[in-house]
This record gives sequence, structure tokens and C-alpha cells, in this order.
Amino acid sequence: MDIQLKRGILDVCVLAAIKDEESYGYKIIKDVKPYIEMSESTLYTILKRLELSNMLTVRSEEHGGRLRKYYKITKAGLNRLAEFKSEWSEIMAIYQFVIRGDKR
Amino acid sequence: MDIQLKRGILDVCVLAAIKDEESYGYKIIKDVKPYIEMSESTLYTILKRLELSNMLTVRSEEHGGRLRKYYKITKAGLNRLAEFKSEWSEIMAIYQFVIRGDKR
DNA sequence: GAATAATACTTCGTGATACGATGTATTGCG
DNA sequence: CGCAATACATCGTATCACGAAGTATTATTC
Repeated sequence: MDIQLKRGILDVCVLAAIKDEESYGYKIIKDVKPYIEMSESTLYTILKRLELSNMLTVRSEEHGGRLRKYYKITKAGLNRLAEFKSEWSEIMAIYQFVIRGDKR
Repeated sequence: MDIQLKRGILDVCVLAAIKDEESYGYKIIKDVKPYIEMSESTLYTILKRLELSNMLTVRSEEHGGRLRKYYKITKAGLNRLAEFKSEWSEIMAIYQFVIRGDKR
């Protein structure tokens, strides 16, 4: 998919991937991949961004000799998902405009 | 709407606004405004970009003492719109993932 | 008739951000 | 032993939407 079209969706995809249970970077990518392609560098940038804006919390845990970072969604993150849901009607209206082209 | 979410949509909105009949900057903004907010600087950047990628052609015409630039969609522009239409199923799948969170 | 809004287009700098490239380090498999 | 998979991180780059500011004419309002 077009890079530009992904913007604004990737963040919520990551939030959606951790909304039921905490997860970690590598797993998030794999869970999201069937829906949207996302490189590792992109994901870790997004995770840091979401952490800074308090959409998720992080804890490190050792797993098989290596540190693994588990990300857990916060209330603010859940709110963001809800907000996205309501933004969707706008998106749909735009889509209708684009394919039909009826002017208001 | 969130700026990032607009990316990738604005271009097709502009194309949609000129897909039936040629139009000019100021009019395009007004036609698109009910659906999506777009500043003038953004529009003219987009128009130039779409021209460079041959999605539209431009001609200048005098109108009331001033030059007015008329933009007309090309075959490539129409193809872009069709492409967007088919991209939409991907977008919808992502949306389903985000709101339902069912993992494949 | 002077001021203001609307029309119409342009340029510049900035901030946000997705990505490829690259690096580090361990485990597991053939 | 070599290679893929796992797991995380950093850096530089290109794209792009926007606000701000500018230029210039016509229409409207007080």
C-alpha cells in the first residue's frame, strides 16, 4: 500500500494489536502483517512515539536470555482507538466523494 | 481531521474534484471543503505535484482581468482514482482489524 | 468612496514521519 | 558450522501538510 495512505493508520494498528493483551515488537509486526506491511524501524519508532504520548506502557522482561519489551495499552490508548472509530465516518464520507464525486 | 490521516487521501480528493469537469484552485478548495479541510498552500502544492506526475494538465485563461489556471484530469489521473478504489478494500480490512482486533 | 471581504495564485520554512540501511546479539535448525 | 529466525535500536533521507506572508484584482458594505 501507498506509504502516504498508511500514515495515521499505523499508530492505531499498533494500538489495536496490543489492545486485548500486552505484546512485544516482533510479535506485533507479525500480527499486523496480514493487514498492513510495516518495517521494524517503523514499528519501533511508533512504539516510542506511543509511549511518549502515554498511549501505552512498557516493561522489560527476560525471555530466553534476552530482554524483551512488553507493551501494554493504557486508557488513553483505548480512547485513541475509540476516537479513530468515530473519525471513520469522516473517512467514509470522503471515500464516497472520491468515487462518486457528488458535490454538496 | 488528523493531518497524518489525510495523507494519501488529499491527492485523490483533488483528482475527484476535477474528474468530471476542469476546475481551478479556488473552486477546488470550496468543492472539497465539505468533506475535508485543505489549506491553499496545501492545494497548490498538490496541484503542482499532480501536474509533475502527469495526473492532470494545466492551461491558463484570463478571467475578469486575472489569470486563472484550469486543471484537467488526464487518463493517468483517472487510473489513479480507479487504483484508489481498489486500494479501499485493503483499508477496510485494516479498519476491521483495528475495531475488532481479530487476528488472522 | 473608503474599507473590507472575497477571489486567485505563489513561495518559504517547519515539523511529522515511514522507510531502508545498518548494527548488535542470541537461539534453533539442518 | 552456517543460516534463518528472533529481538531491539539508531541514523539519515524523502515526502508532505501546514501556517505565514506576499501580490493583485473585484465585489460588497458601511
